[in-house]
Order: sequence, then structure tokens, then C-alpha cells
Amino acid sequence: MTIHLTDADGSAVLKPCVHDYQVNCSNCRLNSVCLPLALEGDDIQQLDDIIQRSKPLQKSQHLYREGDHFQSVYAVRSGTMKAYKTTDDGREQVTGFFFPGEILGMDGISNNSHASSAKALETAAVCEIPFSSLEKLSSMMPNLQRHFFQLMSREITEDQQLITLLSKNSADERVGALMLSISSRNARRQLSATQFRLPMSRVDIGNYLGLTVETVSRVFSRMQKMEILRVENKEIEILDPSGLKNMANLRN
Amino acid sequence: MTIHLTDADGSAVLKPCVHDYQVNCSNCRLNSVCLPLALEGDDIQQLDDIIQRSKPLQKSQHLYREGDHFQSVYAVRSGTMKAYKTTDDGREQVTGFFFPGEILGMDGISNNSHASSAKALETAAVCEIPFSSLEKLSSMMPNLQRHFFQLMSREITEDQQLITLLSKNSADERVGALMLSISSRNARRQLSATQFRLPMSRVDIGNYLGLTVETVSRVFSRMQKMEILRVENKEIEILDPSGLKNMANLRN
DNA sequence: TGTTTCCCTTGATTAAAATCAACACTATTG
DNA sequence: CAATAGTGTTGATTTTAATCAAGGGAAACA
Repeated sequence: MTIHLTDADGSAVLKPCVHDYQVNCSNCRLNSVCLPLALEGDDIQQLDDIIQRSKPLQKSQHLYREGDHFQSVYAVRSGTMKAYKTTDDGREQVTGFFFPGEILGMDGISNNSHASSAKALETAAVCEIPFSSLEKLSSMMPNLQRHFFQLMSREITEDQQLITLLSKNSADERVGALMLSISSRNARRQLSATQFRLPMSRVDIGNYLGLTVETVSRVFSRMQKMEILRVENKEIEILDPSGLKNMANLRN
Repeated sequence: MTIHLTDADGSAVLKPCVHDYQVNCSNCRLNSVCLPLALEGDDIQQLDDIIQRSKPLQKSQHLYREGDHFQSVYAVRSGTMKAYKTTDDGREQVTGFFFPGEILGMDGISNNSHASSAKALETAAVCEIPFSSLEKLSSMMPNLQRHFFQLMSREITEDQQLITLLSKNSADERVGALMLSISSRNARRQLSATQFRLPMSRVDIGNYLGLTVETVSRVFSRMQKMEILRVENKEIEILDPSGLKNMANLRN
């Protein structure tokens, strides 16, 4: 899919749509932050061959649900996904937000069944990576095997980071840490580290950080008053990055 | 190392010491719950060949420290290990307890440096599995590769379980869930599911569950009064398993 | 384009666990 | 064996965030 646009100066240009599902790993602008990161040349092509791209998910559409048979892991190409579990008493625990270039679904490997559900927070496109193919390819490409081990290990350390946050930090610190995390993940993709639109609701933020909506809202108000953030609905501007790091209780 | 014992009836017997470091995977009584689980015959031998066994760790001795160069993952053979991180402001976050047959150190893969520290809670023996050898072996043995992916994935789902516990559950529920977890891990190793000695202190429990020592102590007192547990220092007896599951807010 | 639903904010009150404090018990060590 | 550091328990008070309550605003949709 390509769409015809007219440039500012009126000339016709051809741009790939952000949700384009005909791209391949070699020309994907995320290949420096995504799975191909560890590979080069022909190896990328081989990885590309096992990857399936389908039409974009609409907002709130599920990619998979808790308990579904596990078959693939997924790389986010555009949009944002959230992963969550539903507790026995019906409440929702958000276990992660996934931005372009990030991999989700790895929690399904252990039991051959997804341990969490994944839904799109906005229109999103994903690359599906069938796990059995990935396993075979990993056996043949040491770099890929290594990289995938590293990706899973990264997920472990990030979860442990969240555990520490939930266990030891105040509401202010939790929200601050999330804002900084989103900021740095934006920077990784060459987007602004100081201005962005939150793809998730306050409820989602609360369910991720172990806080109620009301508390999240109050923290934003407080940070706004302190001139650390400018908050306008989902638009966030970080006015005082070092003050924010301070508030998040992270070394500056 | 083998030690000579006299049996109850007075006859001399030969038993391997629990901290014995001359055992190999084939005759290790943990091989049905540990890494070799996925392997058979000659493959176990090959795994065995890369594993290094060294002399037991004494109580409170470190296996590795946060920031150490990552080289190996470890399987607990006897005793109990705890993994923990130190927060910027010097507090300790326990990220896991590891019983015999369980693997620790996988959080070091992502950065080639350990993301947490590991120390022995009591005299403990571990098997060291050099990661580069494990990688090579994994490339050649699909079952091993698969099993290791599954182990990492299991660590992810367990961390997410803890995230949910910290985020959504009360002090009673958290302590209850930990008691049930220890109980079922004991059962897996053919030990009593209802009577055991806690290898960790109340402080460790608090640091794992995001609670203070005082709160942990009060929860134990409460459960004792309700005749759900019998608590005598570190000795625990589960008197009412279904009441405990109830208290932990898990389906019964 | 109106209307309904969801989302967000703010205020008042309550509940749960942290903190502060004191003391008993255990285990370690000189 | 006494001294002491560490570990665990219990009580009183404080703090933080949850809960309850209400209303405003955005956005989805019919």
C-alpha cells in the first residue's frame, strides 16, 4: 500500500504509509531497534521470509488473549499495544506497553499458551514472527539466538524494574518513572523526548503502576503546578527533565 | 564426596551428601525438575560436560553481585538463594528466592552484566552453567534451546505474577501467596507441602513482597490466630490449606 | 449534530500499611 | 558464659493512597 500525497510545495510525492504492511525488514525504518538489529545482509532476508504482516489492528482490537494457544511473538511496527492480565476478581493488571520496534508475546513460550492478553491502544500494525520458525532460524544463526535470549532477558530486567517501582516507590515516583521511560523510548526512535502524546488512558496508567485513576490524575496536577510537566489531556510536555528525574527518584 | 552414615537400624549405609559436588546430571535427584528435564541419554552427558560444580557457598556468601560481568547462569543444587537489587537510595528489593532445581542469573544475559546480586540464605551448592557453552549446545540441541526459552519465559510470567501481587493485593494476600508458592515448590521436590522451614528472614519476605517487617509479622500473627498457619519462628505449618488459598485470594 | 458514554479532575473521608517506639527472644562471638 | 548484635513481635500514631462522591469535558456514534 502506498498513498499519494501532495507536498507542502504542491509537488506530488510518494510516501509509505506508517501502517504499510508491504514493507520488509531490510527497508523498515525500525530495523536498527527491532529484531534484525543483530543481523546483516542475507540473514535479514531469511528472517524477513518467516515474518508475516497482516492488516493493521483497530483501536481496542485484540492481538491475542490470555489462554490462547501460543504460536508467535510479535513486533510492533506502528501504534501502541498494551499487555494485560485479568485477576481472579476481575480487575485488570497492565503488564506492559509496547511501542514500535518492541517485541511482545514472549510470556507465552513457557506454557505454549499466552499468559496475558494484548490489545491495540490505537490503530497499530504488527509483524508476526512464528515461534517455531524463529527457533529453527535461531539454531542456524547464532547472532539471532543470542539476540533473542537478550530480548527475553531484557524483558526480565524490565519486569524487575517495575517490581521495584511498585514495591518501593510513591505515586509521584511511579508516574515520573513512566514518563521518563516513554520519553527515552521515543528518543530511541528519533522522536521528541520532551513532547509526546500518551497513547494510553489514565486508567491504563493506574493499572500499570498499581494506582487508582484519581491518584494518577492528582500526580499530573501536582507536576503541572510544580512546572515539571505541562499536561493537556494526553499531550505531555516535559518542562523540567532534571526535576522529573529527581521526582522519579532516579539519579540525575 | 560421600559420607558414611549409620541407618536407624544400625546398619552402615552410603548416602551422597546434599551439598556433594561430585554428582552429575544423570544421577542428580533433581534432574526431573532442572535443566536436564528436556533431555535424555547422551544429550544429558553433553550438558553435564559443560557444567561446573564448585564447593558450597556459606550462608550470606555472594554468588555474584549486581554489575558483575555476566558469564554463567546457575542451577541451585541444595540450599536456597535470594536475588536482590539495591535501589538508588540504598534499600533492598528482593527479586526472587531460588530453591533446588531452579535457575538464576538469566537477568544478566541482556547486558552481559548481572542486573541483580545473588546470595546464599543458608549453606547452598550451585551448578554453574557457562552461558557461551550453553548457547553452543542450544544451537545443536533443539530440545535444550526450547527448554531454555521456556525457562526464561517462565521467569517472565512469574515476575508478572509478582507485579500483579504487588499492584493489586493486600498484605495478607501477598504473604499468603508466598506461603503457597513455597509450599508448591516443596511439593515439586517431593517435600512436604504443609510443613517447612522458611530459609529467609521476615525482612527478606518484606523486601520481596513490598511490605515492612512489622506488617509481615502482624500478618503471621493474624494467620496464626485464625488457625490457618502455625508459625514458630521460621517453622511453618499450613493448618488450613483451603483457608490459606482463600486468604491469598486464589481460586480454591 | 445531538446525545450518550467514557474519561478526567477535584474534594472529602476512610482504610491500610508505614513509621516510630519499646521490648523479648535468638544466635553469634569474644 | 556473658555481652551484643541481630531478629521478631506488638502497640500507638501518622501518612499515603484508596474510596466515595460529584461534576465537567472529550469523543464516539446514531
